[in-house]
Amino acid sequence: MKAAKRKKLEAKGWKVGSVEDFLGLSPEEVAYIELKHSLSNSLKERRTRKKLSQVEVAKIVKTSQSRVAKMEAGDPSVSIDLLVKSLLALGASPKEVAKAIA
Amino acid sequence: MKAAKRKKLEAKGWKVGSVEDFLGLSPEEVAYIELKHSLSNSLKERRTRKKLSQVEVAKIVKTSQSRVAKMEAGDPSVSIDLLVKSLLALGASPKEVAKAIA
DNA sequence: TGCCAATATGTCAAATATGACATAAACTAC
DNA sequence: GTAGTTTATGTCATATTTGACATATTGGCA
Repeated sequence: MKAAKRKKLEAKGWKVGSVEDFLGLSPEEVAYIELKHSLSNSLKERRTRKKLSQVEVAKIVKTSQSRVAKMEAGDPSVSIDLLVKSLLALGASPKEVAKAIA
Repeated sequence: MKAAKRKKLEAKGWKVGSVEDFLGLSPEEVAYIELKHSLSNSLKERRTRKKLSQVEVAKIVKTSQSRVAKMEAGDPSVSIDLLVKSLLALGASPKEVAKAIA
């Protein structure tokens, strides 16, 4: 990887070394990423199923469209907390959140 | 509730009005609290099952004993993020995290 | 009782997440 | 094409979370 690209990715919050050497990720790092990815997908699925725009979801969740986009993209700047709160705000039950994770 | 007690609780991060009027909590607030409580319990159970002290868990999770205590107590200052990361660090799989939530 | 390990509580500076905003890019329909 | 809508990306001041520390409280046990 070229230094410039690495720098750009690191600026975005990714741990470049560990992503590049994917097989070298600790099991819990992998698990954390997977878990977050599952929640992101679940959120996007819920939104599209309801035929809502990101702007509409942002209103419901009391955040901004850009943050909704980042949530769905699994951006490293968004926490599991926010993903879970958003799912709940969209009407998901804890059981459904659990289902999304597993 | 006396003003002094209310103030103390609010200083700790609790929304006093909504806790006091428990039945008036929005469903998603209730769900969020339940979910967090489930994770707290799961964490404590894992720790005690392994016969670890909070200090030992703190080492594993790379945090402090006081934060572990707060996690187990479901303190409002701890995020779902930290609870999940801690569970994963203690060897839980995403599936097991999901089971804890549901 | 006193001693010791474990757990709980309070505080705070530093780290991280957040909403908001601007703006860019992608998509549709005309 | 281009006008309108949706989604993505970048940035930043503010808010929240964090680890660490001190200290208090609890729970045995000799």
